[in-house]
Amino acid sequence: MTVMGTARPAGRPRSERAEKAIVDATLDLIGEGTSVSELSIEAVAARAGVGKTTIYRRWANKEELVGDALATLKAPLPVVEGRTVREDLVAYLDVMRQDTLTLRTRCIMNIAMSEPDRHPNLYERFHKTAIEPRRAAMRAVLERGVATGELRPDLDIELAIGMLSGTMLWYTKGAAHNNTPLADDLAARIVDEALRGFLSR
Amino acid sequence: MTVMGTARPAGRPRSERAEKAIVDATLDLIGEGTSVSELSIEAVAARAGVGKTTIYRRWANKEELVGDALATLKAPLPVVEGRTVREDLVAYLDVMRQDTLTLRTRCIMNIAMSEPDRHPNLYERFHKTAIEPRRAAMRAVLERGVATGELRPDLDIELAIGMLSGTMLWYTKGAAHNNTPLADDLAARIVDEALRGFLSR
DNA sequence: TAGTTTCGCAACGACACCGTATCGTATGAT
DNA sequence: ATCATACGATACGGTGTCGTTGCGAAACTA
Repeated sequence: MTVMGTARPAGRPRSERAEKAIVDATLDLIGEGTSVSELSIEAVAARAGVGKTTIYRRWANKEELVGDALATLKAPLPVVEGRTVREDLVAYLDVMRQDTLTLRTRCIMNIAMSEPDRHPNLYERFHKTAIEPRRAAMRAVLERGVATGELRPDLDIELAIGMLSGTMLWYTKGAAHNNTPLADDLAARIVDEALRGFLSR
Repeated sequence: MTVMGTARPAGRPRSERAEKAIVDATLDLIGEGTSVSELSIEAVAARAGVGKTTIYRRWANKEELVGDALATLKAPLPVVEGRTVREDLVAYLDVMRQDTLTLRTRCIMNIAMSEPDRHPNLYERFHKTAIEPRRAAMRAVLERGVATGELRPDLDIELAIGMLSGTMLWYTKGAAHNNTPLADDLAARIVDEALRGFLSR
């Protein structure tokens, strides 16, 4: 009998250090451009300074490891509620822009873009936790704009989401190619250009 | 001495059949989702019904093979010159949409999107032959629109290109995920939505 | 016919991973 | 002290791909 209801299993407990090292190594490798298909357990173990056994003991397969690793990258998803729709949209799009600057969130992009049907479970899981919330947030802002009359009542909201996100995605891809970072005011310029079509006037 | 100035080298000539089979097999495999990194010469040879030797004799490495294979996919790039800018833009965007329906051109998308910095030469080559012409065509249409007064004189043309292409790209990606084909009128809807911001009045 | 080159095929040694097993050691509870 | 488990390290047999080589047959020139 143990004191706590959660009975600690006998024997040496699993190392938190090792677990974190494994997850970090996984994210590092993916962030460096290794695709999920190419990612090898051996490489993760070597990078993490860990025996392969320690990895196999915790994760049944590669997908679960990557899935858990990505889950640790919780999207902060800023809750902006500015005065105007324009401000909010710029804020969200600018998060998208800044994400491309950090290594960790670039991991997400790599996976999200490259292997949709190869690892469907993985993609599904990632989509639910990363894509959908952001999409919902943007949808809410647009719907609020329609409600307040700031935006056209007949605005195709899903299309609007696609236009804003897609444009930033386009620039993100272009920036990844020719190493020029995205302009600071890019989000504002996209939104402004788009709003001339979205605004009710 | 031979009769012709182009001296045919002695010995058995290289098989056109084999060459075509190799290129086709390469495109097939890539089209089925095999990334360039994963693409193995062995698999290409097997698929093509050809010995590995025959491949190594013609191409020094994988990148050149893939590069030549992609080069055979010459983008038709329809030369539309409709009456209105809207018609032309819809036409170009609709080509983009239809491309996602065919296997072969989906090869291009896969490569273009997934491995920009892993195979820089390959990406560069593809970008020049496939992306830039289309971008230039769309730029020409937009500039013509500005010249005729159909579009705002202060229109940011590069941004406009990004908005139109990016939006279609966004839908393309979404469609690749949940197998729903893109709506027939998608191109028109994107252009119409965008033009409300682009049109001078 | 003789000479040359390519053909498809099979085999080679080398390397990278796979997933598992077996070490001796370390870390905890009882 | 004893027991149970996890640790890192190493090695195993198996598979897949690499790029190369040797082979006999085929294709074409001179």
